Amino acid sequence: MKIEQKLAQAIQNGISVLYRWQPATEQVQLSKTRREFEGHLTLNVFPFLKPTGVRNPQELATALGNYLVDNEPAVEKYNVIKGFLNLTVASDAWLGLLNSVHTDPSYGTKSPDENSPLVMIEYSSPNTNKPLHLGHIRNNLLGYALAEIMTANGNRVVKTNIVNDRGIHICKSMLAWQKWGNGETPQSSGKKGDHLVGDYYVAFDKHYKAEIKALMEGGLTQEEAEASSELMKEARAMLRQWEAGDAEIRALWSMMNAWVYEGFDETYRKMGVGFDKIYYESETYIEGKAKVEEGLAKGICYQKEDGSVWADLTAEGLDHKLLLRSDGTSVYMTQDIGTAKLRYDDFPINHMIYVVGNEQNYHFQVLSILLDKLGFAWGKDLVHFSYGMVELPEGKMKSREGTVVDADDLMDAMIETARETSQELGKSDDSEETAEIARIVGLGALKYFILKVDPRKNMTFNPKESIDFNGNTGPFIQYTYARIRSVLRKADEAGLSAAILPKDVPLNEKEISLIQSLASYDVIVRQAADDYSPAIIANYIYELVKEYNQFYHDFSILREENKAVQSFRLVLSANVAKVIRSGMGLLGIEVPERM
RNA sequence: GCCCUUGUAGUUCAAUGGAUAGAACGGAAGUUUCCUAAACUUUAGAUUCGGGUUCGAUUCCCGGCGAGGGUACCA
Repeated sequence: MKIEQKLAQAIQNGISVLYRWQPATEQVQLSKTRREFEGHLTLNVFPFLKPTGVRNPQELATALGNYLVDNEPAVEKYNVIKGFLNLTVASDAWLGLLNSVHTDPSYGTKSPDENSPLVMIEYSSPNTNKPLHLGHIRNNLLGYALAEIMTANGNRVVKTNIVNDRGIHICKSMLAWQKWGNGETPQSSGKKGDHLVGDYYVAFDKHYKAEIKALMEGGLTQEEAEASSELMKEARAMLRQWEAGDAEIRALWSMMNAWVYEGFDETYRKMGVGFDKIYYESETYIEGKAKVEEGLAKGICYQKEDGSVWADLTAEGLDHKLLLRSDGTSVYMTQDIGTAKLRYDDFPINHMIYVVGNEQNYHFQVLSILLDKLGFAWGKDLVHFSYGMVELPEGKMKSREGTVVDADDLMDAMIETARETSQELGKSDDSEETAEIARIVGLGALKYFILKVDPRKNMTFNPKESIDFNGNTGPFIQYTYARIRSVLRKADEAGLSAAILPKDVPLNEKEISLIQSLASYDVIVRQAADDYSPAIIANYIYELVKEYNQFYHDFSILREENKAVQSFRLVLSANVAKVIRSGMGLLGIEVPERM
């Protein structure tokens, strides 16, 4: 049993014996004692004052402290400051705690089995008309980390992606390529497929803007100009041809999308994310239409005179929501309903999590209600993992204004910076290992930078100030890991074991504090899942590492003469490394053996 | 207009209603005959404003101000 639990029980008993009233488990607030006070665990006794009728918190804390010292062997001594009871826990209790961490190779994580709940996580969800950018990076990293965290908590996870591969925006790229492409391909130009297609999307916009400007100079209002744009008319015509299944247009569509997918795959591979099942909107939107028709028949939706189909959500405090346009074509919501149906057919889903930006909060509120009405068991409880936007110092990224931060460029730049940093420190050579370390460290810096922030909050990224490699960063953590591994290698060479934990070792406060931190990893992993927050793990690992670095600086391991202390420190270090590796793994961040 | 989110050092981020609001970067000053100095130590510096609830509020409630997002035929 963990020390906290044991103490909490003893505290409950103590209060009950002393005051004939027993607090509930959740009323026992035990926390790590702050650095400036003596002790390891602190109990806040304020909540007990009213129920016990004791006026003076110090009096209650002192009485309870005495009781614990007399009745709970793990409590060595105590002190009271204001309403806080600081408890000092005996060394052998700490050693026992470290041993329970040490003897569990997969400490902190649970393995799912065939009876575990099935959780589907949708993330990434790109459009096929442009390459992935910084916003997608946050989405991908959060989605992947969340999948790892859910798995570590004993869920069966299916990672999924819905690719928006059809629609007017795709037609814009296709039209531009047809008009101005001269048959350019990724092979002929050497461009990555998604970037090539993205360039034509930008080209469309450029020509379109020029056309509008010319029309407005000719005396039209902006609205009139947009309505009479030939380019836009052609794009719309292309979309109709696509929907009608025109062979030539479909072939062009397939070809260009294939280029994009090849590019995406490369980006995903570099980022280290992946999917178990990919859905395409071109395959799901038809299902959505069918489902809406079904809803129409059941009276869940209604049709207006112009033929458009709506859902009345005023009873839920929302508005009326469009589900099919007057021309019968589907909208975003329709497609998401269709995708939900296919997924439900494919998997026995218990929980569905959508990793989508917070600008779509309203959409998912509506989707949840609609899916529920349409009879999806998990519709009501679907989770919209709503994360904040990544903003640049000058505001939101706008792809049309060229202020996007490209995902491939950013990853490459990070890896390059890692290589340069390593060179400046005189650590790099031309070996493959050096290149691999640069990759791990560069991506680690990027991933940690994004994941350490509370996902719900908007965050700022300044491309001019490159991401740090010192301080609260991925490389800081990776470096500590590499240093521990180096010590363990040397210990191994010297014939020292990091496997056996000795008994009766005197412990210093830094060591106790480290054990205490290690022991809370399993709680952190659970909390990260409950709160849907990889940031909780990131911040935990950082604190652990900071503490370890202080220990490493203040005490010797290999040079320690007391053999029992030396073995203990090796075991402690090995377990810190184990937890770093595990925690970083949950964030999708690799750790190097040396750097 | 209406709805949602948000406001913490110069900057980027922390803080289950609990002790003197923590870090990092940047600023100032230090630590290497010693297991990897991508480290460690010291130092200056912050809760948008006004009320309320509470023994106790960055946290919960009300109001003002600021920022972002959404708002029925874009996704």
